[in-house]
Amino acid sequence: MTVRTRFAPSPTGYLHIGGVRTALFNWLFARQRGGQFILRIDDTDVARNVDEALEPILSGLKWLGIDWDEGPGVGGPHAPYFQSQRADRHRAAVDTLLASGHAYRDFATTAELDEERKAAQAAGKPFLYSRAFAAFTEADVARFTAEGRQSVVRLKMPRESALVIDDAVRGRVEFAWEREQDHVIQRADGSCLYHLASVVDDHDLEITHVIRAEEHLSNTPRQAFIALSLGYELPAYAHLPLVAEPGSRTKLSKRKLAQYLKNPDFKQVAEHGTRIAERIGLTADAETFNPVIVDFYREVGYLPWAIDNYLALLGWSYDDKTEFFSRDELVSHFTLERINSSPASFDPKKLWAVQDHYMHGLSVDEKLAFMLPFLVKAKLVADPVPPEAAATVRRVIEASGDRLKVGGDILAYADFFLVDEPALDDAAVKQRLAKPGVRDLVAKYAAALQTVDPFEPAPLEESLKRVVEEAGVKVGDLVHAIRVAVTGKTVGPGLYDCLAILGRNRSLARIEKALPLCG
RNA sequence: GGCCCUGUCGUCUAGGGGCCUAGGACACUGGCCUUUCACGCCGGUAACACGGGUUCGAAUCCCGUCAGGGUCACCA
Repeated sequence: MTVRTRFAPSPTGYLHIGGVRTALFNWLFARQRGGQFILRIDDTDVARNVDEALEPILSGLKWLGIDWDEGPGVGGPHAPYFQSQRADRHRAAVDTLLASGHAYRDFATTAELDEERKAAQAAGKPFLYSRAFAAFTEADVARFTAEGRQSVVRLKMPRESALVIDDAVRGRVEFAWEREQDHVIQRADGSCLYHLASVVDDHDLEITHVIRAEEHLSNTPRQAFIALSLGYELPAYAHLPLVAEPGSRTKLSKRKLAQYLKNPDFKQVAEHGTRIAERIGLTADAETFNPVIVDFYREVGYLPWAIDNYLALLGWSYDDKTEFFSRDELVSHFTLERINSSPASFDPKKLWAVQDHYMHGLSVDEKLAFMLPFLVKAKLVADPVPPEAAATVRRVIEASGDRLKVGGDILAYADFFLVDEPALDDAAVKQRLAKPGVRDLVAKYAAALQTVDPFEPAPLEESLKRVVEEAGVKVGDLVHAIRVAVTGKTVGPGLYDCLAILGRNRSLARIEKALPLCG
């Protein structure tokens, strides 16, 4: 049997980090088993702007390398892959259920239902609909209709015995049927509800394994009932542990951003990203740009595989040591059996560390290709990129080493090479330049710089050390001052690299300009 | 509240009766390296929720308690 899994997002306008984890696990399992991964859009009820709301989801998945065998953009033998376009299949299923007595038309009003619910609550009993307004015969229908009532279709759930499922993650789970409500599957206007649609679509698309988040575990009985009543074979279920808030076990949600920002790690990652976004002219609205949403990472310059690798470890592990996997390794190692069953909280710092690891592995040329677009977006280099600019950036990347953690970091490390007059950080000036004796020292090194040849790191270091020695001060005293004079900041690549990249003339010009600020 | 799920360092996890004085990673932290920052290297702090069983032996099995979470829509 060919394994077929699916990810069925609804077009909400953004791709949630928890959703990606679910998509990834479905994808990994399908790939591992040589099966198919299907993308279906559950757009029931979201009528407007589907295209617009879908785009971030599709592009996000593509960016992460989660490719689908059937679905939007690629089509497939079971088209359409939009739930809203399969409404006739859903209605047909409802009719079948009605005909077989597994569902009934219900004419109760909301008020009447509420009353029953309240009564049950008052009596301290779990609510179970009395079916007082259920129409089981044509006569019932005629009578209720005559009263001016409208009907919905409800499931006629069993009221004895139990459903047992063998969940791939949780093992045996049992649900007493009598605890299940007679859920509505079709509205008065004839449109169908999610659970019905989902079960019918999964069957039509020949989905063999339903891998989804734990929040759906309690929905399983009603879905199983629909499937069984329709004569379908039940898919295998795997309910993944929830992706929880940082440092908590509560489900991660986009809505509670303000709260997450109180977490120092989360805040740090969010602010770092926002800084980059601002420089590339992105409107960093927290609603659409934050560490819970995948686009955040793409814009800031994370590597897609770093996200995948990190997310794979959220609820799954291979052994007691291995943390980094190539794409092929992950695919071949992935099994449902090794999925954990307890919630896993999202740790942006750990993601950061994984990102650091993969960035580390990139060659200078790969980094250059990856980072140049950020400089273009920030208008620090022209488009198309002039060869000299690319050469400069290449040297900056080389000199920056492991300091560049995400693509957008190039902005902070390359800007002072690319602008004519870098802004001088006030605090840096105060700390490193405005001290007594600095001016004299800096002037001496400037003089030495006139004759350093070649103007490369090693000779530059030699001459600086000579100046320092003659003056009888510490190396740091001069280095820090020159760094601020030349770059405007206290942090950056090695100073001698900075000077060499800048060249003699620009270095001297900047030092001269900074001289009046020295103490 | 009913039903269901879950409980190992702050976090992700390994472990599934003796290999556990509980291992790895992130974070934190001490030190080294060093012109800043980062990297790297060496070290440290830190966990089996609790209580009963079963057993020669329990983090591992059973029961209970407690705690956390999910879900209970004419949302998906």
